[in-house]
Formats: sequence, structure tokens, C-alpha cells
Amino acid sequence: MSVIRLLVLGAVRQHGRAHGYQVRNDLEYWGAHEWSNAKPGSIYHALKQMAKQGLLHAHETAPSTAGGPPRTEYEITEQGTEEYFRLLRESLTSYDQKPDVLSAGLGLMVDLDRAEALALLEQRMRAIGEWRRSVTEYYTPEDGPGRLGHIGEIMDFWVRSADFGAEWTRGLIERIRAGAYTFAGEGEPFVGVLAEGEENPYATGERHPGDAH
Amino acid sequence: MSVIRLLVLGAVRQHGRAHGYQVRNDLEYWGAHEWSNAKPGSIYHALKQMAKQGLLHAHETAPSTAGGPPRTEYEITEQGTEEYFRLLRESLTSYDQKPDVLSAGLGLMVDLDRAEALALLEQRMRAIGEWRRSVTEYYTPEDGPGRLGHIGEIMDFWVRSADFGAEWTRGLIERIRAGAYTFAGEGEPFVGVLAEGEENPYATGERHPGDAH
DNA sequence: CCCTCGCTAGTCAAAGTTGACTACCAGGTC
DNA sequence: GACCTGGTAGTCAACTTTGACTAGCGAGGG
Repeated sequence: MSVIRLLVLGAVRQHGRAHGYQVRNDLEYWGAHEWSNAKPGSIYHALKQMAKQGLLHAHETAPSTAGGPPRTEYEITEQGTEEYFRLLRESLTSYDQKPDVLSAGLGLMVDLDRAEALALLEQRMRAIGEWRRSVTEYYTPEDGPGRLGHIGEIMDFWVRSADFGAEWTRGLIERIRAGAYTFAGEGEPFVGVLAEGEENPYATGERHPGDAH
Repeated sequence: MSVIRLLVLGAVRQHGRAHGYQVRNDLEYWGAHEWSNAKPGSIYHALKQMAKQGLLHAHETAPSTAGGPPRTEYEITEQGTEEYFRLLRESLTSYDQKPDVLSAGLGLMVDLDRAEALALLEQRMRAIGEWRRSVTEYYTPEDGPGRLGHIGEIMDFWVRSADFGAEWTRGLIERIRAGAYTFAGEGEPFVGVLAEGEENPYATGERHPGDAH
């Protein structure tokens, strides 16, 4: 499950036709550089790779109007659209502890219709529950917890994280069920990408304290 | 910050002298294959790379007693020990949202003394607080939250995750302060690695439901 | 006594990630 | 009019990660 691929496919799809730098800006607008590994190198690599695999179609265009090297524009193919929705559905249902996947799914969930988003999130709840059950069973030594010593803290941390994830998901489900946000097929969609030339209110390279360096 | 490096250094250090397969088994014993990218390829790669960089010293040994190809044993160098403690301290103090780093730190924190572990975790609390403050300031549009539409859910998720992380850390600090676990210099350490030939009670390739595939 | 199974111990090519670097142009400035 | 800054658009080499593959040995079944 590559978060970059999901994000890049989502960005290209919303634009219809986009070049690398636009995608890069969208991801920054979404804050993706903060919670995922969305860096220039990864983005351009993903575009090229997915073009090679037929998920995107590359158009070589004339050198840009505003300086810089000639740029390549990409369009999503039918195969790419299928892959996009596959990744998006997976990001919302699977519980894999790495929060970047879920974040990407949240940013793009409105490309689904409301009913499906709800169904996927319900499925997520079940997945978390099953994960929790299997892990607590599996890692509890016969002579009770505590037997693991400080290693047990790791498990405690996972399990409580899973509980937190479930609780948060439940809240999200309620908000969506109560009518929050605009999903596919519900009129004017939320504008999630930057138009050509629009400035990004959140774009700075600023670091936050506590960031790992 | 490479989790693999931290884990591998920690495992080699506890053994005194270890070959790749032993390290691999320790990481499985710690459950690291569940919450980090500890796979054979990564482990062997990290060993080789760190040997090249002088963090480990490699001994070529005779073909093993129990079949298989000739194996290489590694010992940690002084430089490697420094790097190990640097990574370990960083894993406990820095807040980077990816839970694998913290998990590794938890598994290895008893290599520090109790006072230092507590100080580092207090530092972690402060880092989470600063991170939270800077992010909520920075990403709150002038016309109030909600302005971000569903994209705001991503931020809500991060911020609440940070709160959860802080709360959990506080609990851990209390347990440690109350005398839980055995830290460096406090007598018989907890046995965190498998002796040669000891079987691993948690070793199966079993998948858990909800795992991403 | 042969054959398969599973464990030990690891390799390798392909893919992905990182961080630093390039080149070009516009606009201000000394 | 030379220079410097900042934005646009992207490349590249070095490194890391992934998942599938290899090869040897012992135990046990037939």
C-alpha cells in the first residue's frame, strides 16, 4: 500500500490533467508533507512509474510559460482510476497502524458516495476489533500479562492505540451520518486542489518543534 | 531516524556477538515484524551497511554447525554504541507520529538508567505539547475551523492522536516512577533476547485479521 | 535407503525514498 | 546594468526496502 500512489492518483484525477509541480503543490496544500513522505523525488518518481505501468498517460508539452524546464502533463487512465479506488477503499478499511494511510484516505474519501464511505468505515471498525482480539489473545502469556516485562508496554501501546483509532472512527462515522461534508454526487464538491496560479495559504517550508530531523 | 538500525544495534549489543539470523529472531520475539518493517532483507542490509560504516565489526566464521550457508557474526563497536544511544534517546523524545519509532524505544529503554528514561519521556511530553500548539495555530484559518471542509478531519485526527500519545506517555512515566521494570544498573536485567537454541514462543508467520496485505 | 518437509541462513533484483542539486526566468535593488 | 532573491519545474545518485528466491542439513515417513 503506497500512500504516495494514492495521493498522486487522487491529485491528478481531481485536476483532470496535471503536471508534477501541480501535484506537488496540492499535496502541500493538503498538508501531506507533514504526515507522509510526499517529497519532490517521491512524487515525480511515482508519476513516472505509474505512467510506465499504464495507470497514467503522459503528455509531453511545450516548455512552460513561466520559466523552468519543459514539463510533462499527466492524465489518469481507466486502469488508473480502478487502482485509485482500490487504494482509496483499502486506505479507509484496513487497519495498519501507520496513520499516513488513513490521513490520505480521509482527504480523498469524498470521491466516494456517502453510503460507501460509511460502509467502509464500519468495515474499518470491525477490522480494528478483530485485530485487537487476535493480538491480545496471541500475545498474552499463560501466566498472565506482566510476564513480558517492559516489552509488554509495546503491546499496551498498540492496543490502546487501536482503541483510540476505533473511538475516533466512531466519531467520524457519526459526523458523516449527520450530514457533514459533501460527497460524490451531492452537488458542488469541496475544492480540494489549487487552480493554476492560486496561491497556497499553507505553503511554507516551516518546521514544527518536535519534528524528527 | 531508521528504526531498523536502532533495533539491530540494540539486538547485537545485548548478545555481545550475533549473526543475522539471531538478530532476526530477536526482532520477531519482540514482535517487531508486526509494528515495524523488520524483514530479512532490511535486517541483513542494515548489518552490512553499519559494518561498512564502522558501527559494527564483522567476523567471518566457519560454516555453521546446523546447516545453511557460512554466517557472519557482528559485534558492536564503540562508535556503534554511541550511535545506538543517540538513536535510542531520540526515539523516546522526538514526536514523529510514526509509532514504530516509539515502540522500538520502549523495547530498548531499559538500556538507560531509570532517571534518564524518565527525563527523556518528560522531554517527549514537552515535544508533543509544542508540536500540538504550533500545528493548531498554523492550520487554523482566520475564519475558524470547518473552513477546511473534510480536510479538517485529517488535522483533527493528528491532534487527537497527539493528545492520546501524551496521555499514554504520562501513564508510562507514572508506572516507571512507581518502580516498574528493571533499568540499567538495577541488578538482573530482563532477558530480552533469545539464547542460542531457545525456541521463540511468539514465532509464527501468522497474519492477523485487518493487517494490510 | 530415498524423499520430502521444514528449519537455518542468507542473497538478489526491482522498486521506492531521500536530500541535494540544476536551470531558467522575473522582479527588485544598489 | 550587474546582481541577488525567490519561484517554477524537475533530475540525480546514493541509499533503503521489498518480496521472492536459493541452498544445505536433519528428521521422519514409507
